[in-house]
Amino acid sequence: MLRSSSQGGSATADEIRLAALEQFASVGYEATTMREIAGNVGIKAASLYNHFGSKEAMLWDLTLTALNELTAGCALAMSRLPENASHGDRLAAFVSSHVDYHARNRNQALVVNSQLGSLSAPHFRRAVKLRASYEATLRAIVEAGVRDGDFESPDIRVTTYAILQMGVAVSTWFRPDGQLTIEELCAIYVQLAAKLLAARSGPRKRVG
Amino acid sequence: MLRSSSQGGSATADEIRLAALEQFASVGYEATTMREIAGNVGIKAASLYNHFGSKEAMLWDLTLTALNELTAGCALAMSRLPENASHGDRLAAFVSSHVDYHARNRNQALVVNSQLGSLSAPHFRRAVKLRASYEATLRAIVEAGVRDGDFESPDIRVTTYAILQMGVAVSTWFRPDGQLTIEELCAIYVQLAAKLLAARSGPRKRVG
DNA sequence: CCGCTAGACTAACACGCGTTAGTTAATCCG
DNA sequence: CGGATTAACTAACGCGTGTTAGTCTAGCGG
Repeated sequence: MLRSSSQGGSATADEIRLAALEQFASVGYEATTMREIAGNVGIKAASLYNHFGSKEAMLWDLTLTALNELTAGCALAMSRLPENASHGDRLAAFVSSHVDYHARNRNQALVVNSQLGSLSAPHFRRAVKLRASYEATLRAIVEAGVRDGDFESPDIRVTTYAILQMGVAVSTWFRPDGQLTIEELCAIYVQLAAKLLAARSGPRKRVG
Repeated sequence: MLRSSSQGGSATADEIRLAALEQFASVGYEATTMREIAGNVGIKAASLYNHFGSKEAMLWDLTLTALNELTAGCALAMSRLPENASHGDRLAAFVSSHVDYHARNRNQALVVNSQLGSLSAPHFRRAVKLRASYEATLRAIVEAGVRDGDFESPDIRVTTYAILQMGVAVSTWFRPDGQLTIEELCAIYVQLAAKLLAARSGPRKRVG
């Protein structure tokens, strides 16, 4: 029986995804064994192969889903903006969706941000491309704001990375039972990003 | 240069450190084999044990050295400040030394920031403690500045993490043969950190 | 000049890894 | 009802891992 490369959508497959994700996020892909994943699902290692073609296929499945959800969330946030939204509004929408994702999906974020190197070369390339296009979204917002004088930055590329990275870090320390709600967290990062890009004279009035 | 461990100080030991560091940083501790490290040094795997007691001992040696150098660099920068340095000066000194280290020692930084989990439990705890005390240095600077009204922040802890993390990210993308010199890079991050903490009214005049 | 040590070597061990093969029990569809 | 399919199982394979044991040799101190 040929094993298809498109993976299953059964309940067991989802349990496997969950178990693999937790293990990959907490100890890393290389340190995770198929027997551990299977054990946390309540089955034997060989049974995993009824749902995924290989260990790497699990990582790829999780990576792709995570990257797709991240960019989808971002696209949704941008699409909800009014036509005449300011650069500051666009920045706030992006940062809020970025931080929201990294707070709600900590394990997915951890995998995407530190296990990509364990993917096969073709999968790795695809993942890097997806991430680059996501990053380009923010960079475009920053560039437009700087061009119109609403933002000011000593270096656009570096500032873009800084904003992305401070949001990514949320996945390493945020705990949902801590002192901050996700809404508060997003609001804080929106303020931080706005300050990072603040122009001396404040944002220009729109002449729409 | 700090020699951190009870392990050897011979030239071969240093070659091993270098090879292990590169491999740990680029593919991760778990994915690195003793035979690879040995091969990159030009010896056989068994010979590594003339210099290090185990694979984990190598990781610990590298981790401890990196953390010690990072905090030593920070301490040196702070000690060079004049007695009456402003909060902004202290922040700039910290950020500059932080970014400088992460640009100059990218592999060490990568290991410290994503391979700690492969340490034995006692070593892991010591590493986390060291890193926490380093982070506390920055938090103290931020707290003092906020208390005196020189800084303004929606959340001190989050802002501290943000500053640390945007500097840490330098180790993932900076290339010394790129467009930015390390001095320029440090200057950019000093500006970014200052903007992140800028008070609406600007820093107060000192009444020394 | 000789013995000792440092540090390289070869050989091998025990173990755990991802994965495959083959089997069996339950479930679905005609 | 009955054949096909799904998904679990046991058993095992081949390989690579970190590590140890034991050996050999170059170089240094007495």
